[in-house]
Amino acid sequence: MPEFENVLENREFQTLPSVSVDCVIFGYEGNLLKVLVRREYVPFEGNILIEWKLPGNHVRRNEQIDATASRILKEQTGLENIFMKQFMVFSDPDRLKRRERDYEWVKPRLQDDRVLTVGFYSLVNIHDVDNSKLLEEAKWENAYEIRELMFDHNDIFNEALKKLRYDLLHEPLIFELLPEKFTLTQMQKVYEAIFDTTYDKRNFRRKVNKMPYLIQTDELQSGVSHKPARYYTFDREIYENTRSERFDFRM
Amino acid sequence: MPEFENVLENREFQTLPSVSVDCVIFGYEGNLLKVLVRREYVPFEGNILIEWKLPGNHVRRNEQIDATASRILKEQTGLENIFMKQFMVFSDPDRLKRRERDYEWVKPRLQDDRVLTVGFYSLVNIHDVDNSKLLEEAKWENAYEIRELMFDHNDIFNEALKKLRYDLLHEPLIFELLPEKFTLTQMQKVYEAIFDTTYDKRNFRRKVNKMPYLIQTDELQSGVSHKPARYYTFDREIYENTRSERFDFRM
DNA sequence: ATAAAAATGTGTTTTTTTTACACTAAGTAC
DNA sequence: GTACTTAGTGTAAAAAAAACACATTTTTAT
Repeated sequence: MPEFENVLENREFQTLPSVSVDCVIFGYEGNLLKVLVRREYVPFEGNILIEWKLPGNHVRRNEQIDATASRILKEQTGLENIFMKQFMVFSDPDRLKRRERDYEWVKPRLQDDRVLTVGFYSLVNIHDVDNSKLLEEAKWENAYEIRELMFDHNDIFNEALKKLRYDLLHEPLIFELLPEKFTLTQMQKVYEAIFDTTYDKRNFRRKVNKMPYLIQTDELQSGVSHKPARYYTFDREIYENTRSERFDFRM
Repeated sequence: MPEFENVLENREFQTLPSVSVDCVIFGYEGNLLKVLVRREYVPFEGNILIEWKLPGNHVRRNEQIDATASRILKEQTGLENIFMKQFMVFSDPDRLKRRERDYEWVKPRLQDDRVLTVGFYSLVNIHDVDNSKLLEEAKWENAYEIRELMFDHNDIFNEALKKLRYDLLHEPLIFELLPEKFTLTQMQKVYEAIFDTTYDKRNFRRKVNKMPYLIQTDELQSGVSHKPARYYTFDREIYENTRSERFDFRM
């Protein structure tokens, strides 16, 4: 039962009293958008209730907030150096108000001195996850069929998704979920998963071909039992230099 | 010289060590979009430098983040119950990196233990502002002719403007800057100010008339020395009920 | 060798949306 | 009653988005 750990005496592991981080870890696998949730065992009236929540933790003293988020991601998935982004800050008093009747029994624990939560989202290609490193208590859940989570974690997820979609229209985040070399069909599938829709292949290609930083390579797929697709890459340098031209890729 | 205040001993006024709020307060007046900036007196090598920045402050212990933003707005303008929205979170270490050469002399003060800034924007009809309550150090600046601000505050402003424009296309924020009853021309002027452009009157009207929650009243302007315009109102209830139909009023 | 299967890659037509454009109406001031 | 000022309205042209189908290239099975 992590999350109930006592504050360690080693100063290194002391937490900032007031700040915690919750992570919405988006995963992509099999053309589906997923989110990582984890089991929580909650003692209540002599029983142990099983609840689900977003992974989160306290910020440790002398730890950068981003480092907390990275630490959580690594604990949950084993992954490092993954794109993560702060998307919102929540005051806990507010959040408790929203659902306090449901969770009166946890209130005392939450209210002690924790007053702030920073929400992060991250983008993970589930193929990169070594499943043996995935925590026993963690589970990938289909992003559009999420069970009810503790507290206001469903709201937090929805905010994260909104922000992810916004950012995707303004920054080249899509490439965080694609391998170094990718086909346009792979790219399309990722967009479709995140926006929960489908696109016409020809119209999609017409649109993304306007991105000057999307580079066609000479390489073709191999080992596939059909016509091999061409590989493309993302050229970050071109992106940085054409930034001012302001592509808003409304999908 | 506020902002240099020592932490008061009264617990109520203690600040959270690590969190501050910066506010981009958009104002609308005379068909122009403005932003509130404030003077800052910075001691440097025995002199006092005058710099300009966005209003901001620390989050106090036991204060919700939104309350901090509201407090800043009230301090600066005297206004309460104004729409405010969180639009961004940033880590200070990151921000310092961006401009540390410019501000090496402030670094020690900033670096102590402040690690997080939350950006809010708000929308204020300047006619509602009692100018006597506006702080001496505050100034409405034309949004498209902003002077250079301290640190990365120009970047923050640009992010706020981008988010404001985006939100305006997805939510009925426009009505925050309009009186209870308004004419379509008034409405058009607000859009024009925020998007820094002009629209054709007929095309504009065709577009906004698609909003089912924009209600024509029987009332006409009076006391104007020309053909009186019709008043319209915003029906929030209709908006809530037709929300699912997803109007994206791209202007 | 040939046929079947599977996904790639490409252009045109239709529909929808956006833009451009100009005059009459209603009131006030003189 | 004439001049001034802003309100209010429709249509045509251009641009953008959406809908749509088939030939190509590779592997696999026979």
